[in-house]
Parts: sequence; structure tokens; C-alpha cells
Amino acid sequence: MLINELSKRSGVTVHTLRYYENIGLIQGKVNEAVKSNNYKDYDEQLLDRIEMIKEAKEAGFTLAEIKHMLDRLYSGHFPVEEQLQLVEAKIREIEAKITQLKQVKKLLEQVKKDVRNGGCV
Amino acid sequence: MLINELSKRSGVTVHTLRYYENIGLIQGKVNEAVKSNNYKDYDEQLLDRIEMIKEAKEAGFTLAEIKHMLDRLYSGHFPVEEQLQLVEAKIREIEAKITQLKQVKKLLEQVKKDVRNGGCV
DNA sequence: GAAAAGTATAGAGTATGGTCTACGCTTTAC
DNA sequence: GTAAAGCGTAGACCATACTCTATACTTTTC
Repeated sequence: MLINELSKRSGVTVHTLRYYENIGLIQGKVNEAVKSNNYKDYDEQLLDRIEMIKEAKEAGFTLAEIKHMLDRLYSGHFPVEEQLQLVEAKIREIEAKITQLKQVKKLLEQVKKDVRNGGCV
Repeated sequence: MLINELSKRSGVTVHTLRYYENIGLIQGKVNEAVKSNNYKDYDEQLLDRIEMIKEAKEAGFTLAEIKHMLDRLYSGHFPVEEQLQLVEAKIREIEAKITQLKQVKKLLEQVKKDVRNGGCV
């Protein structure tokens, strides 16, 4: 598909997709059969990849981290052990973030109590 | 205390503290008794405030959001109801973030299984 | 009393993650 | 067959959150 379709189906603007392509996060390929233009074709599978990018981004990973992780997972050139370690490291990072958030939540709940009982903290 | 001490005790660089002061996140006051300079004095209580800033930042809130929240909580000029609503809204945001993270974690655990069973995802 | 260290303000520079504009060419729609 | 929409590249611009430099004055230390 062309970039416009990819944009519509992924919910990511054309601008951002081009930015992602610039930094190597996604990649389209020029259709060699068509000589009149150099429009890029984007594979169906990219939709999954973009979904993962979106989720990882929401989870607080940088685009560089996401690129690194996806490159290793999708290339097939890396040993299974390395892939496992990578994924496990990411899982531990996420667990740490969840713990952190729970702490902040607890803190806010304390603030809530204080506000109720005292007015000004 | 002066900015250097605040920096050392809070673990935040002098540069960053000045940046925080610029955007109104913290505030020192010039000691009127001393005429020869305009060094600012930073209150002991700021240490707590900075701790909260650090935690909220880790939790993914922007400095603008943190400022808004702290201003409302510490000013005492806002009705208890408004303060409660604010804190509750933040708690809900954090809960949403935790849910999101758990989803990503689940996804990664699936990836882990795939890697183990198939090699290349 | 001179050098070193600290303080203040202002503004430049950096990294990340976009977002937008301009340009020129191609394709599509009427 | 022409106007509109879409494509590609390049580069400017923006917000956030710092980080650093320059300049000038003050305080501390030896």
C-alpha cells in the first residue's frame, strides 16, 4: 500500500510515518516494476509493527529503544538467547515502572486524605 | 539555604534548579537583611517539593502538569473540592498508565513465548 | 589581598519526537 | 486536459526538559 493508506489504517499521520522511516523505524520499498515514479510500497505487516511501536511508546520507551528491540526481534540474525534476554529486560523495566506508578498513586491517595482532613496540605 | 546546598541535598543540579525556578516550579527569596548581594534563600520545605517533582516526573507527568498540581495543592487558595478532584483525576491517569503497562507486559510475554517456540517472530 | 569558588541573569545549544512548508513530479478525477 | 490530490526529498520550526556558556558581581579561603 502507499503511505496515505498506511497512514489511514495505522492512525499515524503521513508526516510522522515519514519521520519514522527517516530514523529507520519502518521501511517501504520502491516498486521496481513501476518506472514512472518512485513511490514506496508499504507492507501489510507494517501495521502490526506500528501497533507495537505505539504501545511501546505509550509504555514510555523511546523510539531508539523501540527500534533496537524490533530490529533484533525481526531480523532473525540474532540468537534466540539474545532475543530472550532483551525481552526479559524490557519486561523488568515495565515491572519497575508499574511499581513506581503504584508508589505515586499511594502518595496521591495520602494527599487526598490530607486534603479531606486538613484542607491545606 | 543557598542554591548549592539545595542542589546537594536534593540531588538536582544547580542548572536544573535554576531552570525549575525559571518555569515557576520552585521559588527562592532574596534575603532582605543582606544588602550586598541578591543571593536567594531556599526553604527547607523545598526538599519535599522537589521529591514530589521527581516522583511525579518518573510517573510520566510533565513539568507543566506538576506545576499546576503543586500550585493548587500548596496555595491554599483553592476549595477542597477542586483539590480533591485534581488529585482524583491524577490517580485515574496513573491507573490508566498502569493498565497500559500491564498490557505491554502481556504482549512482551507473548513475544517471549514466540521466540522460544519459533526462533524468529 | 589575590585566587578560587559561588551566585545571578541572559541566552545559546542539545536531544527527542514530532509537525509543517516548499518544491517538483505523478497520478487521479472531473 | 486541467485541477486537485498524492508522492518524494529536504529542511525549517516547535515543545519539552534540560545543559552549558558568558558575564559580572560576591564571598570564601589561603
